Amino acid sequence: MRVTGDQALVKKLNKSIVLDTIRRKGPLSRTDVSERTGLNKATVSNLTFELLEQKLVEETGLGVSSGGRKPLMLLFNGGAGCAIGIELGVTLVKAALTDLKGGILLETSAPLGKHNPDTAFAVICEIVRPLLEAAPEAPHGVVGIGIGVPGMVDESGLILYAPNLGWEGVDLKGRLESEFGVPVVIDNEANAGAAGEREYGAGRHVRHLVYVSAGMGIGSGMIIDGQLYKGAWGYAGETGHMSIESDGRLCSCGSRGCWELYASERAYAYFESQEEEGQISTQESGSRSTEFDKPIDLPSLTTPELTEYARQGHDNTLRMYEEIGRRLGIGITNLVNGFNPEKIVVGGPLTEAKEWIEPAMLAVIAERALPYHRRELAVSFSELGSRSAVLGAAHLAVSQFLGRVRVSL
Amino acid sequence: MRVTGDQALVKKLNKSIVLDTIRRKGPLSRTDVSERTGLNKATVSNLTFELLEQKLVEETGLGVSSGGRKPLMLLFNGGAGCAIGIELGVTLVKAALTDLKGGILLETSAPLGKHNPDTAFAVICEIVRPLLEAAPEAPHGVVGIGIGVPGMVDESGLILYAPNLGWEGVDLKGRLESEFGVPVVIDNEANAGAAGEREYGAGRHVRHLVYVSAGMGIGSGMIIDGQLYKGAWGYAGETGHMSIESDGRLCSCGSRGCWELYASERAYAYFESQEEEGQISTQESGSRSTEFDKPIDLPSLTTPELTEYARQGHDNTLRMYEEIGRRLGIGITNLVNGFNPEKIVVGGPLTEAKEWIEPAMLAVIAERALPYHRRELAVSFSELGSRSAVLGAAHLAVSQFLGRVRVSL
DNA sequence: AAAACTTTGTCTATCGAGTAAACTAAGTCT
DNA sequence: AGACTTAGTTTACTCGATAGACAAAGTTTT
Repeated sequence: MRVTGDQALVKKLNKSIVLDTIRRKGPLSRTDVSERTGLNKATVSNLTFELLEQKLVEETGLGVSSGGRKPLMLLFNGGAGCAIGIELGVTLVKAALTDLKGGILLETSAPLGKHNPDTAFAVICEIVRPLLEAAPEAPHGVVGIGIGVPGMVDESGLILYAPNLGWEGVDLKGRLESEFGVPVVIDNEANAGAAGEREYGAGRHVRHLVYVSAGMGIGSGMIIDGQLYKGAWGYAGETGHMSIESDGRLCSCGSRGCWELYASERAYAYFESQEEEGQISTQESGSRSTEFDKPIDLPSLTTPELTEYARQGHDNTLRMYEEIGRRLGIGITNLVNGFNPEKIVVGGPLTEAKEWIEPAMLAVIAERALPYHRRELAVSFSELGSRSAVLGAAHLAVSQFLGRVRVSL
Repeated sequence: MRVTGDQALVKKLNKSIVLDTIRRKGPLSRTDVSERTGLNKATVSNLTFELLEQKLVEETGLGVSSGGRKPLMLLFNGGAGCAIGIELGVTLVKAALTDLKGGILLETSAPLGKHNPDTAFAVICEIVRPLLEAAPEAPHGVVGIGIGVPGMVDESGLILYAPNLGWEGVDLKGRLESEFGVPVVIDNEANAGAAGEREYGAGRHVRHLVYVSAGMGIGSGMIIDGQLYKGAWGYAGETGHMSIESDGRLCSCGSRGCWELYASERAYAYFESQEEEGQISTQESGSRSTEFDKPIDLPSLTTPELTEYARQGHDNTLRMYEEIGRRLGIGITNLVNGFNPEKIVVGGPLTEAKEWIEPAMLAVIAERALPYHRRELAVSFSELGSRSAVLGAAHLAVSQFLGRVRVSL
């Protein structure tokens, strides 16, 4: 049964429009809101009254006159509630308590030793509890918990498969909800990051955004028309397993030449060892690859150490990051041509090496993306750094709390 | 200024829901519609009354009783108007006159000799005029013209770039509108094909669909949540230029290893000549490609002839189609992993060779797509054959005429 | 065949949303 | 001080959806 229209829907829609307008463009007077939204002044007044009652909006005093009565300015009240955002990493759990505007009130993290669901759940609880207790008194209290996980999440919120944790079919959302008694939103780490950058970071005011999260693998969060695109069953965005080398190296996923083998931290091992196990041997002559077919001696296999070497001008490391940048650019080009986003935001742990990756990446995109696609395309790195996913997860909870109605004609 | 809610919107929304329900599930009684949509019986009656007045719906007589009064069945009246769908090909212009249900009333085509916009426009006019004249008397007459073109179309309907026609910045939509005085909808050929298959073909009732059109190139039409996804500026779907071979053959687009070089009719020339001009030579040893690095003797370079050879069991041709199938599968896998569609529909001229392409294609997808993505994925070939784009274009016109309002919560 | 029941579809009274326009409030400008 | 401007509220009204009563037209039971 589809969503049908009635007066309640109209009100919900308009109220959400008013709140959203104030939230994004505030401070605004009632008249401003009326003009911006096209709603009648009376309607705005009525809805504003309710929003004031709900403490979601506050009057911050008189504004400057433009030749008549001074306007009463309205502002979104970020303090009306709090949200908790969590990023479940493979080795680290990060969390933050935020207000409804994404302002961080408190931040914590804890290492994740064992990967089994029970241990992880315990660690998460231990980290979340103090945040809940630290939450200030607010009209709406803690409105929800958002969590980004390194794996695929289905529509119901079940973690279907998280290879790096070795999880399959874990109902983390349900367990958290019954533990803490607040609504929990769960999503892929890349989707959370995309939401974060779109709301508070490099993607503000962008309608069509692709966030590429590069770390131990690559995942993408795609925002289409301001909304996370999840695909038919919620698994969209597994772009790390886009093959950019049809007969390339064998990936753990069973496919070959997956993007993340060349453009994520997984590439380190590849440069180092360059075992040929996975490669298909050629029946015929003529090679045409620029891949590093001989091992490169890398002084380390972790990003923090490698960036240190890069900073010191270590030649092989620099060459490697250049190649990673090139491969990142190739995959991003594929996304750009297929999706035609307004903006690409690159985030994740690998962006620590931004400095050495960026030039080749941008050059490849400039060279290879289709002219019209790249003409108005913006490519940038994460603005929230390692906080993208945590803030995005918190925002997912806020967003669910505030509710949103959208109409397209 | 955003779409706000008022009673008119509510009515529009509900009316469109009622019409859509009858169109898709009819014949239905008013009570059926009420139950299916959740709308009140009175509301359905009122809206139905208007739809009857507009001749968009008709009462087809009494249905069977289920223990009480016999229901008056309602049916969408496909005859209330006509639409014209056009596919502008590189060598051929196809067109059809359809009713509002996509039923073909008349079909024509004409060869396209010269490619310049004026000639093409003249040919289109010549082909459309008789269709317009043949249109039967109907309450709404010819409600619109839809046209699918082999190139990129921006939001305003301008053909930005059509490489195979050599066009840049052609306002075909505007010219057709002033010539015929009816609304014109223009879109990419792949988008039109996607709309056709989704509405009348292999993608009925599918919400997330990717249509892959393989001919002289590859283009994709992506339907997300029942709606064509056009990206930020309307250029989404240029998946033919997704690189599946990072350092592969140089493409006319400036990139390398583009999918369509390996999996469309453009691949024929490649197998034949295999000039190395475009290839990057390797600095180092070790090749790892299964590509056909030596030329294959092909007896022809056109699909109709090659399929004939294939039918006769011509070895090289069969090997080539198998390789094309494999490469198609690789690209489709990339789309599946990234998009998580419910269904992939493959269409376009190349599907004439379906028989020899399909096995390898399906095998590759089964082998390489991520397990959860492929589990509920359906892959099939076009049901409308060479009519996908024409019918889809006509449907775009119908769809614009009927209007549609969508609400998401 | 009559009575009781069922199902379909319409009618009626009501609610509650947004709107325009009048109005009040509170400024600015000359 | 008076005219003008702008902000925000009040009032009267319109319109669409709804629940529930009702009418219409069947079927089933007695």
